[in-house]
Amino acid sequence: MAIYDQLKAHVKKRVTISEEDLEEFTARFKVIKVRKRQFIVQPEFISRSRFYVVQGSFRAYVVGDEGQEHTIQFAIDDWWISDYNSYIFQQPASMFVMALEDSTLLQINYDEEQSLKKQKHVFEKYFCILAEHTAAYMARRVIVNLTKTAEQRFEIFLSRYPDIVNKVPQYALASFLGMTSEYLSKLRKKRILPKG
Amino acid sequence: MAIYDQLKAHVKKRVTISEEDLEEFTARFKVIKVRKRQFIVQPEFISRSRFYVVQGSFRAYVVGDEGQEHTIQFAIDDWWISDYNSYIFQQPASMFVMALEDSTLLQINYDEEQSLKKQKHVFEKYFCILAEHTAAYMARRVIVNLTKTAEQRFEIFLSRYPDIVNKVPQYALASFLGMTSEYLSKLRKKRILPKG
DNA sequence: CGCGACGTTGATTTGCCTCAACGATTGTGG
DNA sequence: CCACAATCGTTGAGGCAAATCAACGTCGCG
Repeated sequence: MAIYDQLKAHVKKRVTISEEDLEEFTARFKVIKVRKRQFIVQPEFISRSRFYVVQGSFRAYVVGDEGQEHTIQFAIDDWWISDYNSYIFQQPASMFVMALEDSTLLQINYDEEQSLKKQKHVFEKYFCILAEHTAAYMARRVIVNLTKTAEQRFEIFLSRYPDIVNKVPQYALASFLGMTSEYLSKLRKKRILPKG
Repeated sequence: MAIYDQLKAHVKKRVTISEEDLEEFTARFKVIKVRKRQFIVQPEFISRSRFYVVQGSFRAYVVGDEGQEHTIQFAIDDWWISDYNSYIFQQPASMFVMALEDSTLLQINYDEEQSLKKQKHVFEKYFCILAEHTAAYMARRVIVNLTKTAEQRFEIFLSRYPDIVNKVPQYALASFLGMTSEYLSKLRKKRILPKG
C-alpha cells in the first residue's frame, strides 16, 4: 500500500530492518482521515493512540487557568504527535490535539505498540529511538525557553521550521513560542522593516 | 556488591528482570567518586557516558550569550544525569554537569549501553522506558514554563521537590525556574510573610 | 451581505530584570 | 584559630521587555 511508504521510510531511516518486518510493522496501523478542526485528543480522556501524520497539520495545546491556549507541539507530514504524558502513562490527557486542515493519519494504539515491542527487537528499537529523539528535542526546547528572548525564539523557529511558520495560524505560533500574538505581530513587522 | 543495590532496585521498579540479568547489567557500570565542584560533563567534549547518582547531588547548566548560567537539570540520589543531546547523538556537549557535593556515581559509556541493548530485550526495554520518562518529564516542564508565572513555578517546584529546594544553591534553583536569584529571594520572603 | 475569526497597531501597565549596596556565611592561607 | 577574601543571599531603586487592553481593518465563509 502506497500510503504506508512514508512511514516505512521513516522507520528505515532510523533502524535497519527487512522488508518483511516493515510489512508486519505497518500492518498494525490504521489509516484515518480527519477534517479541519477535528480533535484527535481531548483533555480528561486517555489517549489510547499515537499518530503519525501522513499528510496535513496538527496542533497540540493546553488551556491555561485563564482560558488562554498554549501550543505545545505542531506536527506536519512525516511527524508523530500525541499527548505524550497521556499516551505513555495511559492517564487522562491534559491537551487538545486538533487538525489545522483536512489530514490523513496513521494510528496505532497503546496495546498494539506494546505487542509490537515484545514481538521483535527492531520494533522496540525504533520506538526507543523515537523516545530518545523526543526527549532530546524537548531538552533543547527547555534550553531555548530559558536562555533566549522572545525575538530570538522567533528567529530560531523561523530558521529551523520555515515551512511551518506560514502553515499555522499566527496566534498558535505565538503561544508555541511563549508570547502573545500581538507581540509576535510586532516582531514580524520589525523584521520586514529593519530600518530603525 | 551493595553499591549496585540501588541501581538494581531502580531497574526492578521499571522492568521485570531476573537476578542473573541484573548482575550482568550492573557489571557494565563503573563506580566513580567525584568531589564537590568537579565536572563530569563539559562543553565541546562529547559526553561518552551517562551517570546514575548513587549518593550526592549534581547540577547541569548551560552558559548563555552574556555569561549567565541557566540550570537545566538537577540530580540527587537515584536519578540519572547527562547532557542528553550530547550523549544520545554523541555530539559535543553544550552543558556543564558539576557535582554540588562529594558524590558517588555509576557510570556507563555509550558503547556499553548499545551493547547491552543488543544483548537482551529487557535491557533495551529499561533504557527505552528511561527515554520515555525523560521525554514525558521534559514535555511537562515545557508546559509549566509556557503556562505558569515565576511565582507559580516556584510553588510547583516546592511542592514536588521539597527535598531538592534546600539542597541546592539558591541561584541554581532560580535559573532552573527561569528567574533571577534576586527575584526568587523576593518570592521566598513574600512566602514567609504572606500578610500583605 | 454580514458575521465571526484573525491579524495589526497604539497606549498603557506590569512582572520580572538590572544594577548597586550590604550582611551573612564559608573557605582558606598565614 | 583568626583575618581576610570570596561566595552567596537579601533588599531597594529604577528600567525594560513583553503583557494587557482597546480599537480597527481584513478576509473567509455561511
